[in-house]
Amino acid sequence: MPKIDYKHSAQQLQKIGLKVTPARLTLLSVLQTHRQPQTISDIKKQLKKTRIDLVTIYRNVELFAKIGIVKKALIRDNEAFYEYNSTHHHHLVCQSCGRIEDFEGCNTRNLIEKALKQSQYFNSIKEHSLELFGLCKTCAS
Amino acid sequence: MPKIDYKHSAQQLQKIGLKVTPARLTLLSVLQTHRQPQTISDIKKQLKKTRIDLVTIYRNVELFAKIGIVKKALIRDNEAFYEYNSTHHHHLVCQSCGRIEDFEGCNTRNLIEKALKQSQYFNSIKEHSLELFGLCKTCAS
DNA sequence: ATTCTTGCAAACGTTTTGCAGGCAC
DNA sequence: GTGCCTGCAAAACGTTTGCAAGAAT
Repeated sequence: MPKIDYKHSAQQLQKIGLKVTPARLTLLSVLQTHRQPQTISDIKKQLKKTRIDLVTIYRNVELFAKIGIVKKALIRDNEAFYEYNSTHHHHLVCQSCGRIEDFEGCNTRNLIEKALKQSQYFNSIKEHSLELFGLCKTCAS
Repeated sequence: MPKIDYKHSAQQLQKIGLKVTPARLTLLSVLQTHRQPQTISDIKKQLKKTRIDLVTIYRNVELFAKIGIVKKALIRDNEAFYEYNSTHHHHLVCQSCGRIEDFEGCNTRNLIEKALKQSQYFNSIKEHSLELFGLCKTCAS
């Protein structure tokens, strides 16, 4: 569990020109604590005790994503996953229970260069999504 | 434009034990013609002239995906993309206009091995999704 | 004749929008 | 005080389900 640094979050918001509100600080703390990709309803569950509305979560998390504080992960085709944007990494995802594990140190540079060399319509790539799907050990046995 | 071989599609369906219906043959022809990942509503547009219901498209395309005739692609977090399952490849996706280009010959074997070596919870991977996002030349200029 | 498939209507879950009141600055 | 944020209500959107009629085998 990483420590929550509200002061840092507040500064981060101020720097961007966003108002520092309780909802935003709470949201950032949730995203920082659970460093795994979470759906909006995952986040909502953790905010049961608060008065923070679902719509406020949607608006702010999407805002954070636009700014880059948060990253979207393409894990399912019917629900958005958001995670705090720390070091670049990808995920292993269990197709049965949904468990997500990070993996780092993946080098996609060569791959992307190769793709661009082949490409007719693109000459640069800004982001990429790489997700590995399988069964986790528990579900496999 | 690949030629549509209805006879082959019919045989494909029969082999699996699915009934050969006009809706299914038409759907397969749409998927085979446009070999790019398409949303359900993309497909629906191409079937405007027919009496094929949206629900029939959902049910059959999902069925095809389960069987493996069709593959899902994780291109957006709010809509499913389906494409005819031919050779293994990935996509370059324009973040502005949505244009999709295929790229082949990507070797992810090492990458996946590396991920599994690191992993605590997984010892095999069945599928993976790799999508590259950027601006196509038209949108970039 | 039997079973599977379809279309229609309705429900469902996620996400977006409009608006008035409230809070940060 | 001004402008941005929030909560509430309602709508929009993609997708799924139930059911009766129809088509494929």
